[in-house]
Amino acid sequence: MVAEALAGSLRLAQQRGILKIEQMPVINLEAPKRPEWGDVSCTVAMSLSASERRPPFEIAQIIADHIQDREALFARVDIVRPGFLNLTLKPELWMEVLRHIETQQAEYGHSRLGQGRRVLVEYVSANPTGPLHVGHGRGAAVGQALVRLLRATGHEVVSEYYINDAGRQMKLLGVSVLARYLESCGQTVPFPEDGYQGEYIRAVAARVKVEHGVALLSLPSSDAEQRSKEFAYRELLELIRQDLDTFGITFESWFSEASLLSSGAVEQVLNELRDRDLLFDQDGAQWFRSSAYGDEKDRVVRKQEGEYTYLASDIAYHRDKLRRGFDLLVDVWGADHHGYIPRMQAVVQAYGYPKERLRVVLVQMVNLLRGGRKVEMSKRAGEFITLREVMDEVGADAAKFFFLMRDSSTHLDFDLELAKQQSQENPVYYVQYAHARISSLLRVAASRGIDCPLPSQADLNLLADPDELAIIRKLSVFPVVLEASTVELEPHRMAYYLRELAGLVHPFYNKHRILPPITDLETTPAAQTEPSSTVRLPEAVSPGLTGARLALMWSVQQVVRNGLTVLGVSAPEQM
RNA sequence: GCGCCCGUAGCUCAGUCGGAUAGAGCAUCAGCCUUCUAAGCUGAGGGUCGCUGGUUCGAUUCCAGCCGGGCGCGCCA
Repeated sequence: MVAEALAGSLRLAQQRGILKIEQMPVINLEAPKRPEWGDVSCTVAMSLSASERRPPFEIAQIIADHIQDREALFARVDIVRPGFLNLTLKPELWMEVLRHIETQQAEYGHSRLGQGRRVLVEYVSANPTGPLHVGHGRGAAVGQALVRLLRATGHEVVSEYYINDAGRQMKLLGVSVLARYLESCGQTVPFPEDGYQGEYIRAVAARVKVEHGVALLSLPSSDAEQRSKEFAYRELLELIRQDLDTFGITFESWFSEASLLSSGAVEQVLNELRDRDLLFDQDGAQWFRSSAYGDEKDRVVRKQEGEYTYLASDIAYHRDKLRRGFDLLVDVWGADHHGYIPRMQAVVQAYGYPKERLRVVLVQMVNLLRGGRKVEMSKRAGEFITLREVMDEVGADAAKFFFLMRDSSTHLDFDLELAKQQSQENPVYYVQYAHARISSLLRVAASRGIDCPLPSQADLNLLADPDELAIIRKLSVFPVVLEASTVELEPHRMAYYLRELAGLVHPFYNKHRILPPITDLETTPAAQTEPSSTVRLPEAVSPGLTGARLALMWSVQQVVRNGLTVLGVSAPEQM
C-alpha cells in the first residue's frame, strides 16, 4: 500500500518531467529503529540520487510532494538528513491489522507463497543403533519447525526419516548386542572393537535373552549375530519412534536404506552413472565423478572388497527423492557433515537438476550445561545425554524452544537448570506466559461479566496510546517474519520475534489497566485521604477502552499462539 | 596445507535488501507486590561490531588480505 503510493508518486513526478527515472527503482521499505522515524521508512531517494544527479534530500522532497491521497494515508511525511522518507501512517490504518487477525485467526500470517510447490523435508535420520541424544533433538526441533513453516506458507510438505539400516554400523550393533548377550549367559567374550558401549546395549541384550533364552548359544555365530542385529534394530527403532512421539514429532514417511540395496536401486543408479561416464574404475574401486560438478575430488561408491559405500545408497536415495517429483529437497544434517554438501549437490546436478534443488540445513552441536557448568559427554564410552532425559527434566516445549532459539548453524549452549526454571530468565516461559496471561485475563473478564469484544466489535480508535500502537505494529510484521523464517529456512527468527512480542506485552500489562479496577474509589476512602505519592493510582479505563484493549489482547494471543504453533511449541491456557 | 562456518556489551546471542545515534536476554547495580497471574515490571551502567585496506553518498553488513576459534578433508557413517 505504502509502496504503491510511493511508486505512484514517482510516476507522477516523471510524467510532469520533474524526475527522469530511467529505470523504476525497487521501493524498499523498512521498519525504522526509532519511533520518531515513523512507521515506515524508505531509502529510495538516496538510491536515485546518483542517476538523477540531484541531492537525495531534494528527491525525497519531490516524492513527498507527489504522493496522491497523502492525507488519507499518512499522518506525517518527514524528510530527514541524507534523504530518508519517514512515513507515519494514520492510526486508523493500523487497526486494520487487528481486524485482519480476527478474520484469519489461526491462518493469520500464513500465505500462498509456496502454493503448488512440493517439498520433502528429511530430518533426524539417526542410525537405529541407540537412543536419540540431544543433538538429534535439536535436529528434530529444527526439522519439525521447517515442516510447519513451509506448510504455513502454502507448500505441500512430506516429512521423512531416512533409516540407516544397512552397512557397518548395523553390523556393529549386532556384534555388540550379541557380545552382551553371551556375557549375560556366563561366557567371557572380548567386547568387539568399535562396538557400542552404551548401557542400553545390555538392556537390549537382556530382552534378547527374555525372548530367546539361551537358544542363540547353539546357533552358528553368524546366525546369532544376525538375530541379535534384527532384534536390536527393531527395538531401537521403536525406541526412537517413541522418543520422537513424546517430543511431539511424527513422520509421514520412513525410508529404509536397506530397501535401496535389496531392490537393486543402488546398482541401477550406478549403472545409470556409468552410462553417462560419471562412474569409473580405479584402484579396484568404483568412483563417482563428483568433481565434474564442483566437488573437490571424486568419491568412492564401491569399495575394493565390493561393498557399497554410504554415498552409493545416498545417491540412490536422493535420486529416489528427485524422482518423486519434489520441487525442493531439504536435508537437515549435523554440522559435522558439512563437507558432504558438495558431493550431494553434485548428485543432484548429475541428475540434471540445479543444485539449489537440494538445500541442506546444518545443525550444530549442543553443549549441555547445568547451572553454567558443562555436562561432559563421551560418545566413545557410550555416555551421552539422551533426548529422553532432557525431555523428562525440562519438558518437550522448553527443549524445543531452546533448540530453536539460535541459528541452527551455531553452537548452542543449553542450560538444563535454566530451561526448567519457571522464571523470567527462561525465554520459553516468558513467551508462553504471555499467552497464558491473556487467557487468564479473558477468563477474569468473563467471570466479572465484562464483555470481550472481537476487534470488529470494539471501538479500536480508542487505542491511541504509543504502547498500544507499538504492539499493533509488531503484530503487523508477523507475516513478514513467518515468510522470512521459511524462505531462509531459519526458524530461530520466529523464536526471536515471539520473545520480542512478549517483551512488549508484559510491560504493557504491567503499565496499563485493561479491566476496570475491582475496588471502586468511593468505597475505599483511604485511597483518597492518603494520596501518598508512592501509591500508584489505577489507570482510569472506560468500558470502551476496556473493550478495545481486550480486543487487542485477544489479537496478541492469537499471534503468539500462531507463532508457537509453527515452532511446534504448545500455547498453554494457564500456567 | 585446502575447504566451510564463526569472531558484535562481562556472558549467550539477534541484526532482513548496505542505511540514521549498533539491539535483546542473562549477569551487575538501584527500585516496584492493598491493583486483571511478581512465572511479571521500571530504571542505570556496560561497545575500537577481531585487525587492516578496498568498493560508495553511506559498511557490523559486500570484496581482499591478515589474526584468532570450530569443523571437515576415509574405500567410516
